Amino acid sequence: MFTTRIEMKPPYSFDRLLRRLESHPDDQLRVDAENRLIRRAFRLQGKPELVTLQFQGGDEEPSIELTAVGDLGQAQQEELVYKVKHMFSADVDLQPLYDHMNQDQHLKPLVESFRGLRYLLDPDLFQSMIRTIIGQQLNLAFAATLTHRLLTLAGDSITAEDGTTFYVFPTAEAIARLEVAQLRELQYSQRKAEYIIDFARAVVDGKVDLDRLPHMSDDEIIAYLTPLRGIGRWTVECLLMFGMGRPDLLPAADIGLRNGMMIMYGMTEKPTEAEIREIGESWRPYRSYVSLYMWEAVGALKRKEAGFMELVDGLKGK
DNA sequence: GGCCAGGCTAGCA
DNA sequence: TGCTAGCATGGC
Repeated sequence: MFTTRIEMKPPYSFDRLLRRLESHPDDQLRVDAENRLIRRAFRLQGKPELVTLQFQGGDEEPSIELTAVGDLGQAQQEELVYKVKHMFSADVDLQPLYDHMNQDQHLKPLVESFRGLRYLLDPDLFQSMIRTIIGQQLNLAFAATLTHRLLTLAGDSITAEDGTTFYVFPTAEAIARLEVAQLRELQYSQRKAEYIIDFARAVVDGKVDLDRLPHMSDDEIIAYLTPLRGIGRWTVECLLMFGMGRPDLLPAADIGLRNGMMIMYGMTEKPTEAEIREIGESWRPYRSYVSLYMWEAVGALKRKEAGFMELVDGLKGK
């Protein structure tokens, strides 16, 4: 057993994270809201390990108590701490973002509604890319279904004492070994199946080296990956945001972002890509986080969240 | 039943 | 360079 505590920069809202998970289901997580717990399997030095994360201290003094059931070696412990910090954006300082947003009448309500909301990142880049490709053009619920099926087909699993089975995301090697027909059976489209398997094979062959990405700029990464079939600008932007936590991306082609801007800017129809880029200029250098809060506006509206509904009605009047 | 989902490619002008 | 049909299925 291995236990440690991870201090997080305040504010961090566990409740906001849970609400976001309602509309963005993550099959690899098991949430116990009452006890402020998340359980998840991590692949550490290649081996699946079961981990419990307990959120403590409230929004303004947040920390995570992390417990791994198995006996972890030194390298596994370090990898786990790194991954959890990265995944929960533990070191991100939201205050400069909020100072910026509070000066903008369209953005200020988002700070009031969603204070403490952070990105929940993918723990590794390969997983992030595959999940993003799956998410292209599909509603989030169906994308989650397809991801679940891929996990059970090719992922490794570990079973907890209470009988719950946890899946870790398939390795590139495991997906590279699949045939298109196997994914077609899971209701993947022909093209999506090809994109995913081709990408995994490129990683295994070394044609794509994901370890290089942390040393590259956003634009360099976009130029490096978009030549691959099935990987367009939006997909790399999502990788940069949800896989790497890069702070200033604006996925202007994103339908959710367009919907969010329509709400917060009181528009009667969806903004065009050009309009998004123009408005997005005023969000620099925090465009990734403002985008996250725009997406959450869409989520809160769908959930008919009390408080937010009235706020949106107020925006329409302006 | 029709339209839209946190897009992308191929094919055509 | 710019535009569009087609993709697979679910949810409203």
